[in-house]
Amino acid sequence: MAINRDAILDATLALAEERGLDAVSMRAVAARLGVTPMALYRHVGDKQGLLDGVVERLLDELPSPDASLAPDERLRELAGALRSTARRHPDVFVMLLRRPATTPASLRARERVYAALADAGVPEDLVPRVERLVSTFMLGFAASEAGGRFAQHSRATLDADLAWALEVVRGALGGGRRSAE
Amino acid sequence: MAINRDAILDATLALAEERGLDAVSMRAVAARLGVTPMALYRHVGDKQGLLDGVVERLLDELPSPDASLAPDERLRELAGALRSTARRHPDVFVMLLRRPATTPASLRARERVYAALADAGVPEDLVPRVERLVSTFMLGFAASEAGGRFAQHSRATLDADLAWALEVVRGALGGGRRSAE
DNA sequence: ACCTGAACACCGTTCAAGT
DNA sequence: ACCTGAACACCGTTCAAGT
Repeated sequence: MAINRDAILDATLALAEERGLDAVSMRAVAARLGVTPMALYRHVGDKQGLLDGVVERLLDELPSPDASLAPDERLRELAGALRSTARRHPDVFVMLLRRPATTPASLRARERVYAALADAGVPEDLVPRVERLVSTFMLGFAASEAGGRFAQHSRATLDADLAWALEVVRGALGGGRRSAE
Repeated sequence: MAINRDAILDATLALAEERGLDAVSMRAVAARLGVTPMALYRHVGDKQGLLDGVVERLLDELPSPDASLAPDERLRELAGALRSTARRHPDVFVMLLRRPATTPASLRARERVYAALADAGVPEDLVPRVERLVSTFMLGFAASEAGGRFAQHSRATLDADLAWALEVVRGALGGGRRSAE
């Protein structure tokens, strides 16, 4: 059987999407690939390594918004992508909150936010802090929505929540801009 | 052996604190109580029920800030309590994002935030929305900090992040107040 | 280099039985 | 009402062996 790390991560994501993260076992992933469980270990280390790889995949599937769009528009696109990723993989998604934001895919995603914030006029020395707070909020929001914490609220309510949050941030940043005029 | 739901949840939390959530199994909890695994089922339903009970416990251990304190102070106290709870139970904590915020303990915690926001002058019809956004941010922040997402940042940096976030919220809300003056 | 077979020490849960 | 014993269908992982 021809297997490699990429094929293993593909199979894992497909399995998680079809039957949930609880159904993801070394044995089930191996069976899906027509291989014995032990064949996976060479490629992903162990089960934790498999899950780390899957989380990294999720981050790498986030879009790279067109640089010609307005900064607000780019942030909204990233936020929307995060929400739909969370909905597709609710259990994998929360793992994002459980590992250092220093992996390659994590850095790539962060750079996009940095660029949008800088273009929006956030002073250079504040960009990392604002990124941490905005990303933390969005991860919490997307995880909550996909995880069912907001189950009793309509999609419209949550969309309005998010729009309000963007206004608050814009207000805080716009304030910084105005002070430079 | 005399066992009941409370004793089971106590044993589970102690086990999670000592050896991590991965060490929490029906069998391990039962062994700690000197009982067979099957004895637990009558009291907690199944493993999911056990975990639900533990999450509820965490929420119920949050403090009830003194109503005589300034609203800001009360929110800071709740935020601090959330952070230390997350640090003590990082894996249990993320489960908060995975279940509806409609359990009794969840409602009790929410009422405290409602009261603080109302006392801070947030218009009544905005209180639920602001609570959702503030709580979502705090859950995401505490989970990230405890889960290691901010591993490369110092405690001082994170404290400053949080203080900045509070300023942003105060700015947005203070704005609402000022417009009524 | 890469995959397999057999084995070890675990899981959650059901079901019938005991007291 | 509450706990037990035995059993079923699973886990992750190691290790020696095969090609």
